[in-house]
Amino acid sequence: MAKKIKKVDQNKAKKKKAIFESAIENFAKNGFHNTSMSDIAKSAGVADGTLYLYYKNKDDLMIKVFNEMVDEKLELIQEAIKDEKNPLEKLYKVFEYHIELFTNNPDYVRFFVQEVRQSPEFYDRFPDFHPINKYLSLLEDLIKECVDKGYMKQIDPVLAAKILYGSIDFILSEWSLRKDNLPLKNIYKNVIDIFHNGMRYE
Amino acid sequence: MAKKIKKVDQNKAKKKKAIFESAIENFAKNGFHNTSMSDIAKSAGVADGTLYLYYKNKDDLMIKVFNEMVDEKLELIQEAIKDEKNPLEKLYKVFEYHIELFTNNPDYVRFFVQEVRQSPEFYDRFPDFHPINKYLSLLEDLIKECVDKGYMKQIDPVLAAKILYGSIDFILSEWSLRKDNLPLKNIYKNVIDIFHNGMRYE
Amino acid sequence: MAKKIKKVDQNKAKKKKAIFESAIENFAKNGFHNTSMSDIAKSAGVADGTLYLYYKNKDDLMIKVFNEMVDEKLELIQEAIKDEKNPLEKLYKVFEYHIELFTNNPDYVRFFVQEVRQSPEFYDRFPDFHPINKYLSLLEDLIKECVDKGYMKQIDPVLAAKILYGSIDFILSEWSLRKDNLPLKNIYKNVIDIFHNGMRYE
Amino acid sequence: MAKKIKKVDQNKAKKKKAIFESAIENFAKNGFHNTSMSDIAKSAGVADGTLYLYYKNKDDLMIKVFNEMVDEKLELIQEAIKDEKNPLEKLYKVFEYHIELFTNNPDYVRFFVQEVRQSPEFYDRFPDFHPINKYLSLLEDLIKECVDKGYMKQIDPVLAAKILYGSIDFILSEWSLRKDNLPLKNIYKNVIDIFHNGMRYE
DNA sequence: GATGAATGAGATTTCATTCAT
DNA sequence: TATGAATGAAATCTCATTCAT
Repeated sequence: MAKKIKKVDQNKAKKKKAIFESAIENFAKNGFHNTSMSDIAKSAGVADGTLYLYYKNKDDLMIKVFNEMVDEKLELIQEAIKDEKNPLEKLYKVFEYHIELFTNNPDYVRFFVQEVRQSPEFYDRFPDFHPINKYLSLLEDLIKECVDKGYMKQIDPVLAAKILYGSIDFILSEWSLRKDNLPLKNIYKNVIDIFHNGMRYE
Repeated sequence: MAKKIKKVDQNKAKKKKAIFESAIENFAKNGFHNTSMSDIAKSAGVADGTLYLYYKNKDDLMIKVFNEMVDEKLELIQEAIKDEKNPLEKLYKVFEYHIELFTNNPDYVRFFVQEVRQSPEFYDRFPDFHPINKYLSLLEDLIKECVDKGYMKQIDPVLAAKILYGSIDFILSEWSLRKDNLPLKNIYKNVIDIFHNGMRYE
Repeated sequence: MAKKIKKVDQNKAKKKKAIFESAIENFAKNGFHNTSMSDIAKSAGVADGTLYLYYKNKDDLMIKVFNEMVDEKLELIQEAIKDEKNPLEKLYKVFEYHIELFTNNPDYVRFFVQEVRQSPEFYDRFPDFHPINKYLSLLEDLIKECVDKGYMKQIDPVLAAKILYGSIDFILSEWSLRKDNLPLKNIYKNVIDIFHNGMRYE
Repeated sequence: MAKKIKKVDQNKAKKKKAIFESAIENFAKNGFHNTSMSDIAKSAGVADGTLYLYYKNKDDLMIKVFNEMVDEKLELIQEAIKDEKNPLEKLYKVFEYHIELFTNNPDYVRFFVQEVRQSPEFYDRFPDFHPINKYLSLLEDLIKECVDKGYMKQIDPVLAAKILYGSIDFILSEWSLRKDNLPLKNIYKNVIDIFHNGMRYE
């Protein structure tokens, strides 16, 4: 009996996972508006109607998939930096890990950088949809710690976080969309150097 | 006779201009997918079918409008910096002007930051659509000059340009979408300071 | 063993009853087309599939429920008039009871007056669905008796029954749909007076 | 030039008329919910999308068609009775004409009697949709005049109008749906007799 | 060239019904 | 028997594009 229930639940979980991944893949490849629910269903190997058993509608599907993906990645990042004590090293590790994660999942990059910037109307309709905010908060906290502990000079953590995020995000985006041949894996060192030591000639 | 032809041509030019501006305005306000050809035609005061006399289809209209808009803004920027000799000052003026332009045209920001990031599939279909590239080239050239003339240390201009662009772009995007209350007008000084002097405690 | 079977049968009967009542309630409140099988199943506390163990399909469920409801009400009416000997009084009591029943179950009125009028195509498909006929027959019989026994002049009972039914039905419908503030409870006296004594000035 | 414009307008008018009549026919035959926009489009010989050039949506189509039909018929009725001075005769002529009109257009009867009784939710959404009210008003006014001028005894015109309307409506409905073989054309005399002189034995 | 009515493919979503468990 | 996840047909509606005038 217990076995039976388990099987059904396994099936449900498998199906949800399939939908989740098909959604990411399709949104990533073609964008939200050029991806139809039918496309996702077909990729996931389920009927169109099945999508609506798991998600209320297309918006809901997109938001849930997005949020879940971000949460998943953030957890990995936080796990990866939890043993590092030095806040500066922590900050740099975040980048290193961020880049590494996306390098290994190019679809995620595309999805992330394309769909995260939705229309104002979208933000108006879904005020809770601010997945980047969590990431920005993480950066802000680390920067604040760096400043407080004397690793950085007095700078506005909110602004600095945006600068850091914007840089990495754009680099990843270009890498993904234009198939840049930048050696992405080692790029974070250059980024860090520019931010930390500035560009000025000494 | 010659006069008549001229008048007709003037009319044509006027009509094309009207379509162009209506398209920008509508795309900017509502995004590509939430703007119908009918919307644009109505704004421009022409019939739906008329759009197709000047542009092959909706994609074509969008790309041409986008590219032309970028060219126009870039020209303004280049005009604004042409008297400055110091490449570093030039670079910073680019930012100042960039921010100023978008501050005065918030709709443009949205259009630019939302629509510029198309799907890979879109780039495959329209390989000529790289409006940002021109801007990045400008930055790269200036950075290279800075390096060459000893204003900056040896850094990769391509990477540095992306970092600068990504930072500003994201800040503008956040400002526009989330109605940030950052004092945008003076922000460029902080950005420049971070990049130029680094974040490290001295 | 016998006991066990009985219990199962009791369960079955209970379940069928639950479905029946949930169906009425839902159809009455929201109409046939705005009630889904799922709605009914949920109200009845059974699974969607269970409905199909007791009814062939949605149409079948509706027709059976409708017919049974009418039969139930008719039985109540017949019970209420069975001690009355005077056919005229009997006729008037039918009305009184009819109005009273619906006044106490406004949802039923809506169901009755809305759904009872089906499309010709529906009647073609389900020739057995003539719930009103039974009611009309009752009226016709009473009118005939009135005529035969000299309580009424020579009129066509079929026509007269339709006139009486149509009047009451429309008044109830208006009362229900437009939330008329007609004092429904006492209205039947006026109706009877008009029919019995006519409208002419004497 | 004038001819040209006329032709286009003629075409539009013809198309609108075709949609109007197809809508009535389909609604009449199958009811609102069992008629799809595609059905109507097909009957009218136009594309699905064309319906939306003339009507905002399915509800709008139904309401506009209904109201227009009622207005048209009411105008005919008012034209037909305008020379009659005696209010009682006027009232009876209304019935005569009402029956005659619908006898000649059985589809109209079905549409009228089926769709007029919509769900309460429908009335809530479209408070302006009370096509019957106009007809009821006409009856009320005539009855009031009859009472005032001594042709009828003191009765409530609102109630009396509903009784008269409900009777005729139901008779027509039965005639239409069940293909009654009642001699519809002369029936109004019997109806009038019952109402005017009552049913009682004298 | 200019028009705008007409088209019809395609998108989202619902829901009666089935069937493996 | 009972379940309820899954199905997929069908409905409404939008809109880029065409073409007769």
